[in-house]
Amino acid sequence: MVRSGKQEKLAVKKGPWSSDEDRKLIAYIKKYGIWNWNQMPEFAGLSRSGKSCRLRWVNYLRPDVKLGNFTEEEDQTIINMHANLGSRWSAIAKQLPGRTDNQIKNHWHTRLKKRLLVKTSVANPGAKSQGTDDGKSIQENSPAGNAKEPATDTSEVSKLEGLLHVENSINIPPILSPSCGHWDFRGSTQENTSSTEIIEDSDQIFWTQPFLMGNLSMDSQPSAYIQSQFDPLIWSQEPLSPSSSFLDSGYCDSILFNYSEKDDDVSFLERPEFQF
DNA sequence: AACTCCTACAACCGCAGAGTT
DNA sequence: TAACTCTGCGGTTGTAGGAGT
Repeated sequence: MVRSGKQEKLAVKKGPWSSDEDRKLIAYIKKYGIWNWNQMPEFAGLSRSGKSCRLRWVNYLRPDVKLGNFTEEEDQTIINMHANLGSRWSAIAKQLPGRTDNQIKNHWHTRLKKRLLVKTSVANPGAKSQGTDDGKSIQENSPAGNAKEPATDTSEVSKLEGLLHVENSINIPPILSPSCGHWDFRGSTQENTSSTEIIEDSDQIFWTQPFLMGNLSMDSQPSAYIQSQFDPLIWSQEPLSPSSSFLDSGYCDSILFNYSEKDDDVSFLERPEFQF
């Protein structure tokens, strides 16, 4: 594809996102949807790479992202699915509405793997707990252990994990659709939605992206279902070329205003007046 | 109080695959 | 079919903050 050679790279900012950057990204996406991650930062007034914007949105700002501690049930699901699928985090994330692959990956590496290893050593007292990347357990069992240079015998880890392959598992629904974390615009969060409901819903709505708006730029015809979720005015807007700054929009101003009120809390976006 | 160590998680990087021309 | 862009994925790194000494 021949794309506009608009890849001139301004100084791209890296590192943690500021609340101001978050506000800009949220406001822009709420207004125009997702149409092109690479060009979006420029229109949104962000000195970030498209990749960075996407990551920030997908892993943190997206309204259906569930922040906070993992439940025991979620932990079990991750453990079970990891035993079956390995480190296919995106596939695992599809079974955990509201959780992102990045969250799950981090959670696995920082907590679940350790928990598994502890359980294993309890169940198999003979098994040495070396060969983990768990600095703490290494130290506990080997005073000379160096947490900064954890053992990296992943095959040993895999063996141990295999031991735990779970027979009492909760049911793992089949992966029926790539509808990871679709955004329920009707206002209810996925926390209130069972896996079954999600799968059924996914079959109907077919989308694979949390933001349908982005598909507009691909000449896709919105389904009746999707259309019913949006204000026709929004649908009729041209998402590709925001001719004026989004900051001129009263709509976005109100988003920014409310966001300021709440500092980093974006939960206000769930309020009815901010639903499309 | 000051320092070091450790944990948890946000963010980055490189790569692969899909889509478009 | 080649060339190019965009997106998504998995591995890895950086760092803030808490715990321990």
